[in-house]
Amino acid sequence: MKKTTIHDIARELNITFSTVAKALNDHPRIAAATKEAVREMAIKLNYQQNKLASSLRSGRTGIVGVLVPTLDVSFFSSVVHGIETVMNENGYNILLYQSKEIYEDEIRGVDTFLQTRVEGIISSVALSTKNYDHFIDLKKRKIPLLMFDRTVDEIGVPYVRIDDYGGGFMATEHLIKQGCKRIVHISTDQQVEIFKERLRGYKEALLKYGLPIDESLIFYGNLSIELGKNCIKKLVDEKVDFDGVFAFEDYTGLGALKELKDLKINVPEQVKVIAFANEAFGAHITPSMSTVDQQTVKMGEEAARLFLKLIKENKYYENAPEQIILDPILIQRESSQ
Amino acid sequence: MKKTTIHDIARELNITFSTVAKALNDHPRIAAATKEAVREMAIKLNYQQNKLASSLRSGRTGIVGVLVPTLDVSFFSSVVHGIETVMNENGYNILLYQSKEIYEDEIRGVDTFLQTRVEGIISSVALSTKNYDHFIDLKKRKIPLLMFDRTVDEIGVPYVRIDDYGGGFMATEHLIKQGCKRIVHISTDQQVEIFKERLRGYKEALLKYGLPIDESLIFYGNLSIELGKNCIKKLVDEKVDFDGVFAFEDYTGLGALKELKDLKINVPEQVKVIAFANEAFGAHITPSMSTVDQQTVKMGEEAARLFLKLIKENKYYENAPEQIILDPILIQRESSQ
DNA sequence: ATGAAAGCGCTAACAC
DNA sequence: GTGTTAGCGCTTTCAT
Repeated sequence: MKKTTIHDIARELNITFSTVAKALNDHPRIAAATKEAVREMAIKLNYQQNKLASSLRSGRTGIVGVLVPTLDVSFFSSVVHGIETVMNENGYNILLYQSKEIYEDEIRGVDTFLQTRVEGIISSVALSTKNYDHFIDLKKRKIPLLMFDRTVDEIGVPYVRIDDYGGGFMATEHLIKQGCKRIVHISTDQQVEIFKERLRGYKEALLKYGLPIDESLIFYGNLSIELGKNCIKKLVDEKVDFDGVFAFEDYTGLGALKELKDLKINVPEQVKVIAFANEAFGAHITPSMSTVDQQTVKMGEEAARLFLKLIKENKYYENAPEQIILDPILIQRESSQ
Repeated sequence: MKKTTIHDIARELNITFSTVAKALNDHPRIAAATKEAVREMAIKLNYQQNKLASSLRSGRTGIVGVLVPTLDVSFFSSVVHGIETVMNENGYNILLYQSKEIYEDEIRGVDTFLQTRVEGIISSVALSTKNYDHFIDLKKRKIPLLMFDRTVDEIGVPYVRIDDYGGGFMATEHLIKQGCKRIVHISTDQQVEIFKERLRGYKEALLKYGLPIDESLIFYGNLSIELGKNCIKKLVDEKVDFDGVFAFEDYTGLGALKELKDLKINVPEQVKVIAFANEAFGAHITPSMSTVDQQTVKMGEEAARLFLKLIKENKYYENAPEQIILDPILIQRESSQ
């Protein structure tokens, strides 16, 4: 069963294939009756336009490559959800590639997109990537590239992320306003910009409210529930005085919360806790955990919208790269009130 | 800056483009030296093969369409993660489409895939879909279709899902073994096979252990936290006696848990609760919620592997549709112990 | 071992 | 309002 082409439709109707093509594309100079007949026959013959041929000829594929570390982290899948939704509304389709946080796979993804002739790429960079030539190369080839969340200034392309500094500041300020004087910050030793920014926000908030920056209250480890637990254990073991905890992300905050509960330290009465990310579980645990929301779906939607706006103007790289910084949202729950 | 083609490489090397094409495709009858020269020149000129042209000519795109209700639910994003991982390892790329649970969008997705000439489609059907002609049509066109999780027997294609009946049985049996005699089941009125199967498992378990099937203990509503709350409210309002709750999915189970807590009914002492899906929050709430794990990433990987196996044999629809039924895993937590 | 030539299914400029 | 024609950049068969 060969697939139906415009030639098949043309033969059935005794017209030429080029008339069929124009009719299907709603060309103005084709008679209404012809269009009608062509459309009917197209349906009758189960015609489906061959986008490969159309794209090859026209130079437009209507495909955008989305390159993310993994879909198995709700942050990324939510962003991709937002991207696909907006792109789809605007007639674009998404080719998906996961880098698995591996530099070489990221390069492979970019190459695949190039070969597929995507009209642009939306990406968040892998943690292991230190060299950005594959992204800079896209810019040289004039392929629109837009980054989100894990952005890299050196690449010099438009991007969308949240204000991690502001989020860190906001979280810390919230604890201070709730009366905390000795606030612990649990961070990470991974060299990722966004986590450093949260730390910077923490420090600035302390400064602004005249509280000392006490390095013995700042911890660095690997993102995990265990990290949160261990930090609390250590603080209590060493009889360090503290009345607030700002964890750099939710799982670490959860660990802190669990350990405090195990040690019968009341939250929020004795120690107030806030984290970062607004993962699904935070609203449902006891006590519910305060956090900072990253507007993940909106980040994807905004990324798609900015991308569409810029390619429509047809001068993607001609102006200084536009950047959207989304506001983090303070989510106040039981753990900090 | 026009893109480099095999003609450009041919011109530089004073050979014909057809030799270049063969060299790049590692054709056996091309001299090693020629291949080497062609490859060098390809790199020098930043050549990237145009897959549109290649696909148009060869009839192979190397693209598989993945059609899911949404990526904003961890179940689906995990499965897609598994699918992409295995497909990528085997040289295929993923075109992504979200149906948003809307029948019309599902049809649009299938049409898009058809036009893009995907080599097959992996899909989970939208809740609002009642007519499956768009899927059956794929079969008629001999486009490989593989379904996962929300499968429909009427379509008659290979699929991967978990044993929802077994999972429902397992969950109910667990409550019975924990001493429950009057077990509520909260289900849905949506006509989805997997949910009916969980209900069937519930009933069979009751039968096996000599417990009566009491229709006043079975509820039907729309998947939501509210559904769980309302059912508990109603049971208590009407003074119905019950000591166990098996919710058909985690959010409904969470609602039940919350309402029981609000009504000061102790879990698990007075009422034991188990749900289904193993969403991330279940392990971290208080009490932690027992549930049934669906092996989401594995489901995606198995779906991809089965798909690849079947298309390799080149007789996708010639045998009775192969089916893989994964085993559900009972996750015992505080809410049912 | 390389080249010549046809054609995948469409778009788009140009004729009539 | 419809038809003719020339490709888009490849794969693939056949010839040399």
